[in-house]
Amino acid sequence: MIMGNKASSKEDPRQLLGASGLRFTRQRALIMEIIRRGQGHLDADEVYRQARKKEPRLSLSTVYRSLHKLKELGLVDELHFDENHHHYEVKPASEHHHLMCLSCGRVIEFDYPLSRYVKSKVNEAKGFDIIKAEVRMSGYCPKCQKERE
Amino acid sequence: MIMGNKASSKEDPRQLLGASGLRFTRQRALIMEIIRRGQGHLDADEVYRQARKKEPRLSLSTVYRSLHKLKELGLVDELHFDENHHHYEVKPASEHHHLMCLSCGRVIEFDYPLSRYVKSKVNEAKGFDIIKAEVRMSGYCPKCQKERE
DNA sequence: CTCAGTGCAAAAGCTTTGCATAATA
DNA sequence: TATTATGCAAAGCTTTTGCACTGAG
Repeated sequence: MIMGNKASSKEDPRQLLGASGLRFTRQRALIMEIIRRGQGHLDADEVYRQARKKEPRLSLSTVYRSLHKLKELGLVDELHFDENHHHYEVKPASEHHHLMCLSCGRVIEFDYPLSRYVKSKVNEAKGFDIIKAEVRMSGYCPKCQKERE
Repeated sequence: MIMGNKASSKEDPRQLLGASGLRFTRQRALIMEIIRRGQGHLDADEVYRQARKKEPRLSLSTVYRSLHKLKELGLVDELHFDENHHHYEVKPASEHHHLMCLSCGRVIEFDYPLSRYVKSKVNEAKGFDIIKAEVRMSGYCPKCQKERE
């Protein structure tokens, strides 16, 4: 059953974990799958709650430990929103960012090589080797703007 | 002594607070002054520790409550770095962002109307009314790049 | 005088850690 | 079998809250 999904080899948790020298456990496979499905907007507790549906004995500390390992290996990104906890997503191939509507909460993700842009346009950033860029923008989406009038 | 600094009226905590309908207390004046001096890179506990030098009976809860009020009023911004707590700065007049060196820790601030840029360049953001943009980039500054070779 | 603001202590989140047990490689 | 990972429970940190008191307006 664990192997019974349709994931391609590239997305197969077992291979991702194995290639990184980590052991493949039910828990980790499950956690990674949930993060991938979560589209990048789950926090540790949400991952935990979803995972427990399939793996009721899973502990929250395992979630945190897995998250750390996966982050360390660069498979998962940790995002910092306006809150006191983190959100997680599988690392996107290209640089991508978030724009959240303050009214309906919808999150728009957009790809854009902002760091390259900043490096070329911003004097203070000249010569910097930017290896990480986290952008969080918020405002009102077109739909909610209308409703607010 | 409280009024004895050289701050212009524009920077006078009393006026900023009063204009916002908040009461002027020693504690708040002190907290705002510390945040302003902190150049935007202090967390609540650092504000607390610095403030207690002048106001030993100040409580941490007062720091948090003040921070919330000031944030609510738009006088202070809350920044989200890679950690489990927040950093604060007095709200900058123009849109500005941060670029941190992962080696020496130096933080470069740069002004740039990124939200305007994103709105014009990014399809998904079209029509969005962006009212807040928080950018955190990190990498290696020119100096540290050399040292790493 | 009134009510917003404060200090203190206790509680509430989120995250980390120690240790014995279980499971992968 | 040798480690690594897990579960549980306890602790740690940051932040929030209740309540009686203080002080600004």
